[in-house]
Amino acid sequence: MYSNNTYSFFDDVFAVVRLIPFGRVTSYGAIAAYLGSKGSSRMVGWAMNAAHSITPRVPAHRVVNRNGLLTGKIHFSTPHQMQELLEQENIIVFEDKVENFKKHFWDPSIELH
DNA sequence: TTTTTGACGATTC
DNA sequence: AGAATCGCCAAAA
Repeated sequence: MYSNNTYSFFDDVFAVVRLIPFGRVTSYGAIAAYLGSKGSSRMVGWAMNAAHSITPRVPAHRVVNRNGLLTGKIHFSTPHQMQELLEQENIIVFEDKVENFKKHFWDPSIELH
């Protein structure tokens, strides 16, 4: 995903996150693995930190850790906004954890080519 | 250029 | 079982 020499890993991350369907979630590690660098899951999280200030908007609330835990909630405008956004997509969150995580899980390396 | 940083994940204690 | 530690690596300082 590049058009000039300003290519960055973040751009790939943003592109993938935008492909996450409504009502589905994925994990940092799954995105990193899909992008070919499995060990860069932390970078995916960091990309989300920068995702606030870019357009088109990135549905960062659909990315949780591999246990379905909303570890990134503190980085939203309010700590519970992430949960609210997920609940708007019919995803149940209990104690910062996505219920039925496996059912909502969207794996880019499976769903995408 | 070198060092620090982490919205992770796996391993070890 | 739960907490601490280790490996990972691109971007920012």
